[in-house]
Amino acid sequence: MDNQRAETENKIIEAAMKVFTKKGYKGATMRDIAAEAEINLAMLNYYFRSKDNLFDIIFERAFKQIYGKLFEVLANNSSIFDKIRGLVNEIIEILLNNPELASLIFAEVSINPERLSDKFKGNSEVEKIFNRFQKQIDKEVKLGIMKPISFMELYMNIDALCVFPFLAKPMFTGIFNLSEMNYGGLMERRKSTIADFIIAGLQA
Amino acid sequence: MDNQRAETENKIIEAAMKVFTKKGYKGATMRDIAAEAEINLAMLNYYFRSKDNLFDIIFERAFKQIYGKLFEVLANNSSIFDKIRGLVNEIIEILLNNPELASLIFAEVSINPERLSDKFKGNSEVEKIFNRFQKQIDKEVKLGIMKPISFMELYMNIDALCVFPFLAKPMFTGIFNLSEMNYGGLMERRKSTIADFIIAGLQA
DNA sequence: TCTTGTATTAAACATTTGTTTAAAACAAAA
DNA sequence: TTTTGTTTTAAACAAATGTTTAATACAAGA
Repeated sequence: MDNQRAETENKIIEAAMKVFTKKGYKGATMRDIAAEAEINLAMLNYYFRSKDNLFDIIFERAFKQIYGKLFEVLANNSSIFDKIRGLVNEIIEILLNNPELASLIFAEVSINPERLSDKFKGNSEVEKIFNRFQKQIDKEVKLGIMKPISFMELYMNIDALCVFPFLAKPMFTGIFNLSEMNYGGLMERRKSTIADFIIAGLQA
Repeated sequence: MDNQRAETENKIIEAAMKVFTKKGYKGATMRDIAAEAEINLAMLNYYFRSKDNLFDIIFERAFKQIYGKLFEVLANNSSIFDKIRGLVNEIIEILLNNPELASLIFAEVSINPERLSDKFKGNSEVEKIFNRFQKQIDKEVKLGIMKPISFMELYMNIDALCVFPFLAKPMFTGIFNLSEMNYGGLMERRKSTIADFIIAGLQA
């Protein structure tokens, strides 16, 4: 059946996701992945041609998972402050369910930047969404509701406050000796504190 | 001379720093480092015993470079808001001079968390500094000068806003197609905007 | 100059790793 | 049952990589 094929593919994808996020691209071996998937080594190349190709697919998935929802929020019709709340909520929610996603993307992008920038270059859809948001900001600035800021910097700040704690989890749990559980709760609470914090900083 | 020995050591350290930050621990090879240092491969083991040991030394250096100055700022006698400005300034200044430092530490810590947490565990000096800062916060909260916040979350926010843009540089330059030069200028400006932003968010 | 300890080199070694191969197992169609 | 195409397996291969070795060059002290 074709069902069988899909099932094996999934097993491999899941295993690869696990191993790549844990060890990085270079650190992960095809044998690690095969073992994790409980599958013969040669099957990996049979199903996915090469390690690089397999990683590309994993990366693409992670990427879509994160950015898909974000673009939705950015594109809808609510107020800026609501969009900020929406972005913060989505980012943290996604990362709470998939804490390794951030590391996977960052570790790889810092070594191989093209892997990501290719996904944005020449994407006019994205550009349109950004411009629209910037105009929305400018309007509220003129109305005296918020301080002036570029969309880029605002987005940078949101991303920083939401994503960084996940990237830095090993650091912070080490420095402040928190347990795994506490960290989840902390991030859950931060959904609102971060949004409040940003909005407070923006209020004119 | 002993001078000669130190010189070779330095050549190796510099080369290792360069290669490790660029390719990560696993991605960097001893042959890469030897080539970068323009030195025979076997010299690396002769001088530094093993790849792992060499990395440890590089990591230790990077770590001290970042945290040394930060602890200074945290330990001095200025007001909270001044300390925040001080921290932001120091972090960004260090990373502007050494943009790869952040990636080096984060990439490695996420794969090998013990490497970092070992440096904090049982360090009562650090704990003292943290507690002192927390008390300073609590006092200002009681005086109605600032909103209540834990030192940990405040530190997390500062770190996030300062460090994240360096980690995410490949992402942001890709997404918003900025040049290398622009990015430096942006971060230079952020020294004050970040501090203002944080303080605005904290003001009661 | 001879000796002795250190620095440097080219080559080799043992493992690891991504990938391929050739044979076997399996399933479905004829 | 035989055939045909697909999936799975164990083994092998070639390249890369951390480390060691054994020989040589070098510098300083006797």
